[in-house]
Amino acid sequence: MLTLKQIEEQRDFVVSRLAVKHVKNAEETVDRIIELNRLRRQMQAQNDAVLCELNQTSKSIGMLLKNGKTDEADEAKKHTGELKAATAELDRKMAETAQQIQDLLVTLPNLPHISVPEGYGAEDNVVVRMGGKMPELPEGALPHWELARKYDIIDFELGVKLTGAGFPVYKNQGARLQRALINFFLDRATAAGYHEIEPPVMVNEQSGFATGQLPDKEGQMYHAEVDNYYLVPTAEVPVTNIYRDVILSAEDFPVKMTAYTPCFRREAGSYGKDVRGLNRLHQFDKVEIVRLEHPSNSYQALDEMIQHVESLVTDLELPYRILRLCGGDMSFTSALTFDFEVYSAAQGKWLEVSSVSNFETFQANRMKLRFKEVGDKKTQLAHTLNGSALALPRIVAALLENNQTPEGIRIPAVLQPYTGFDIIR
RNA sequence: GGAAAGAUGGCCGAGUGGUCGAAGGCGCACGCCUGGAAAGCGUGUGUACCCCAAAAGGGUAUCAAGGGUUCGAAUCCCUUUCUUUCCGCCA
Repeated sequence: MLTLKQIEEQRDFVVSRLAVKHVKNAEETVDRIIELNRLRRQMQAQNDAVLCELNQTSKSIGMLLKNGKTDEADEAKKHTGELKAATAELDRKMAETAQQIQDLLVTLPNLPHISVPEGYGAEDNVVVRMGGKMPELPEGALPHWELARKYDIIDFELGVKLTGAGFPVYKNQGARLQRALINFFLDRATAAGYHEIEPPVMVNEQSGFATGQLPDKEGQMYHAEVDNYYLVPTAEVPVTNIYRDVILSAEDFPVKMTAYTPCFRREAGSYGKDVRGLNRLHQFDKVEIVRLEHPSNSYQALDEMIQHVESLVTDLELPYRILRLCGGDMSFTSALTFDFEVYSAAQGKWLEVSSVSNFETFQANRMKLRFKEVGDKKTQLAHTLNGSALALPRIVAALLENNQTPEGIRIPAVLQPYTGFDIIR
């Protein structure tokens, strides 16, 4: 959520940055917010004055009664009746105005960083760099969903029986590969200084709001309605929310956390060949890295996170590219996002395996995550960042396809200590 | 799921209708004292919003959350959430 302070103090800047994300009616919304907040301010000043008089009158009534001056007390009581009516009306209007402001505020996405390129969709993203070697596949190379069946390592149909489409069952060496990847990613993250967390995989409404999934992506999360809990779409939600309503000291930075969780996404509206096999699932495994940073250091931190993710795909020997997302393709909450894609040779396309973002104060404002400079009394909003390091399914898809040989599927050297085998056959 | 007791500042803890503008303690910060430190003494110590150009200063709210009673609520009433203990169930 953008702050009222920024909207008021940098109105033109806010409007022009929102245009990069192609926000509809941004200028009208911003101006309406500014006007409503001006009204709210006025009303509060009035109401505070009324309450002040009410408090003083009540106190004097106490004194009058103590001194037996009942008549004067009754007179004063009449006056408080008027004051109470006035404050009730102001309270009502203020609550209404505050709600209007809030309703408008949550429709505005984060401002894109100055380096975010213009654009409307995926085709306008900018390739920052590429790495790894493109594989040369043998004759008759198969897509991963056929390899999965051939080696009996992932069973999509069985998942349909147990749950539904998009809930695959990993079996045998496939199950072991999942566990290996999770451990490999967690070990690498902790080696890089991230503290390991195992969070709940269901969160309450407040947590969903704080990181920006609610109300914007209401329909994308599985909702356990009886208890009003949501299945996490990413570990980002519970892990970042650890610091909801927390005031840190500047010397607490950086806060670095990592977590493995299964992730649950309804993916309403997805269909077609993009959802084949592991390309898009309702449940998948992911290791996430999350950082809380001092605003002066958050872009340095973003670079470090990108380097971390890059080292993972490099060590997995996968061909990859890094994209700087354009305004139109960025998420609601992000100020700057880099996507990692690995090349899926048998499908002949790039698959997104990681998204690394700086949210600046957008999430922090929603969750009231603040800090103080040492020796300073003022609180400021912290910056939050997160990135996948990494999401498993598409990594697995690429590993299976790119490493297929007539003898079986070769496991990258770095994973072998984790899998306990060097080939899937 | 049933029963009971609870929820007060960073922490402990007092407070059953008006001097609560929340006692006292711990912690923390600063100062005094000291050769230095400890102890001791003194002062200060939450958050949010509003007024003020700013600072100083002032106002309002905040005792789990929301609503109610009252001129006045941490205190009384209602609802919700959570915690603890006992019972039940249980990986």
